Amino acid sequence: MDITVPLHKESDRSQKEDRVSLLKSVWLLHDLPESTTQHFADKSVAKRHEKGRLLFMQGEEAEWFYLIVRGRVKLFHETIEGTEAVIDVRSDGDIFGELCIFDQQRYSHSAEIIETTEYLMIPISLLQYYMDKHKQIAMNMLMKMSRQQQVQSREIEHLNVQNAPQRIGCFLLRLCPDDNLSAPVQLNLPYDKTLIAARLGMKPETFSRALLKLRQDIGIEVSGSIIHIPSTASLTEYTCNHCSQSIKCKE
Amino acid sequence: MDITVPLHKESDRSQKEDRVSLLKSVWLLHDLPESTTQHFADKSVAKRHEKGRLLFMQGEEAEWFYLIVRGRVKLFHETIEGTEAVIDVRSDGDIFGELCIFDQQRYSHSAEIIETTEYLMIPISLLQYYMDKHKQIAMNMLMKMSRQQQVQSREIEHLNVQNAPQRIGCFLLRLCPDDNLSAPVQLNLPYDKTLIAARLGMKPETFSRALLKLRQDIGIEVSGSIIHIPSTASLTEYTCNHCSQSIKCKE
DNA sequence: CGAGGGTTTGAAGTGCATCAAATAGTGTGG
DNA sequence: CCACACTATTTGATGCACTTCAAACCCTCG
Repeated sequence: MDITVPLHKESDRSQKEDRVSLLKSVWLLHDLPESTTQHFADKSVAKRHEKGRLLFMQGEEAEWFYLIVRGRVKLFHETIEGTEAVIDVRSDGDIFGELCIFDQQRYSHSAEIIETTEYLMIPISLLQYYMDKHKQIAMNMLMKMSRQQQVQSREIEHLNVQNAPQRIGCFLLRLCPDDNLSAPVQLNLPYDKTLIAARLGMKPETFSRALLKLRQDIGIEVSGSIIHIPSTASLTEYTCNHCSQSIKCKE
Repeated sequence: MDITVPLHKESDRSQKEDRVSLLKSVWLLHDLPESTTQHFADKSVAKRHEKGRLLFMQGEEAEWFYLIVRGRVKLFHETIEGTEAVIDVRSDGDIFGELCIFDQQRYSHSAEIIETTEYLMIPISLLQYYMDKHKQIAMNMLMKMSRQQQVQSREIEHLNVQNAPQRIGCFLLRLCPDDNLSAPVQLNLPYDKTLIAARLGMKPETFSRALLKLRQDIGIEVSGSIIHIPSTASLTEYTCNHCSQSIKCKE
C-alpha cells in the first residue's frame, strides 16, 4: 500500500508546479523567496495512503514533517493502557510534525491517517537550514504558535466550564461559515462521531446523548453525519454564554 | 499603594546592575548582547504591589510586559458570569504579557498579584524593536512556546484521563526536586489551596476531599500548607500510570 | 447475505459540583 | 494580648453529568 506517487515524464513538470504553489500557500512558508519554496518542493516526497496508516509515533526520531494535500490525519497521544487522547485532526493544507525541531528532533505525538490521504513528506533538515537563513520562517512559526496557544487555552477552559452538549455546540459553530449569522445552516460532520467525541474529551455514548439533548433544547436536526441548525444565534446563546471568549471561538 | 521603587543616588548604579543581571537570566533575553539587555534595563520600570492588585485585564491594549522580581501573579480568564479560569501562576524570574505582540497588541488574559510582588514593567515597543534586530529573540520565544505547547497539551490530557486526586498528585510531583526519586519529600504548597484547586480545574471542596483520599491511599501527610510525601515512587505510580507522558510531567 | 465497525439505547455506578454549615486560621483594632 | 471580623478550609448531604458495561441497531462493503 506504500504508494510513492510516480512522476511520469509528461506530468513531471506540472506536478512539480502544483507542489510549489501548494507549498507557497502554507503558512509556514509564507512570504519566502520563490527559490526557497522551489527547494522545498524538490526535496519533498509525495505519498498516498488509506485510513489506518500510522505515519509516526510519539517519541520516534523525526526526519520528516508533513503537509496534507488532500485527506485527514489524526494527531494523538496514547497511554500505556491503550486509551488515546486526540490532540487534533488536520486536513487539506495543514502541516504537522514540524514542532519536533524544538524537541530534540523527536515527535511529541503520534499521527494516523483517518481517511485516504495524499500528503507530502518534507525533510526536517531543510526546514532547519532555512530557519537559520530566513527570519521569516521563525516569524511565521511564532504567529502560528501564539494563535495555537489561544486555541489550546480555550480548549482547557471549555473542558472546565462547558458541559457535553455545549462543547458539541461550540464545535458545530466553528464549522459554520461566518457569514449570515441568523440564517439556518446545514453542515456535514467532517469525521466520525466517535472521533469527534474523543476530540472533545467525551465518550461516544455521551456524544450521542448530548446530540439528542441539542435536538430537544434548540431543535437541531441530525441525520447521519448531516446536521441542520435552525438558528446559529440560539445555539451561540446556549453554548457560548459561560465562555470568556466574549466574541466567538472561531480560530 | 502605587510604589515606583525610588532610585536613591547612592544605590542607583547597583540597582541598575542588579536589573541587568536579572534581565540577562530571563529566557527571553538569553544570549543577547550586553548593550541590548542594558537598554531593556534602562527602559524598564520597577514597581511593588500587594495582593489583589490587578495588573491588566483581558482585551486591554498592551503597552508593557512584565518580569517578576519576587512574588507571584495569577493569570486568568473570566467569563461574563464571573467564574474565572486560572491559566497559570507565575513567580520569581518569570515573564508574562509578552505574547500580546502577536495578538494586535492586546492582552489575551488578565493578571492579578496574589502576594506582595516586586516586578519590572518593560515596554512592548522595545521588545518589538529588538525582535526585528536580533533573530535570537524569536528563537528564544520559539523554544519557550513549543515547550509551553507541550505543557498545555499535557494539561488537556490530564483533565480528560486523570481524576482529582491524580491531578493533585501530579501537581505535587512537579513540585518535588528531581533528585532522590525514592526518598521521602517534604514540601510547601506554593499558594492557596483554593487557587491550586482552580489551577487544576476543580472546586475547593473537591480539592480538600481529594487530598484526604491521597492521605488514605498513599499515606501523604498534610498539615496546613506543608505536605509530606513518604514515597514519590508510589505517588508516581498512583498518578502517572494513565498518562501518556511516559517519563515525567516535569516541565 | 453476513461480518464488522460505527452508533444508539438502557441500566447502574462514580465522581464531582453544589449548597449549607461548621471549623480553623489570619490579621485587625482595642 | 484578646476579641472580632473575615477568609480559607473542611465536612456533610444531595443531585446531576458523565462513564461504564451490555446489548441492540444500523450501515457499509466484500
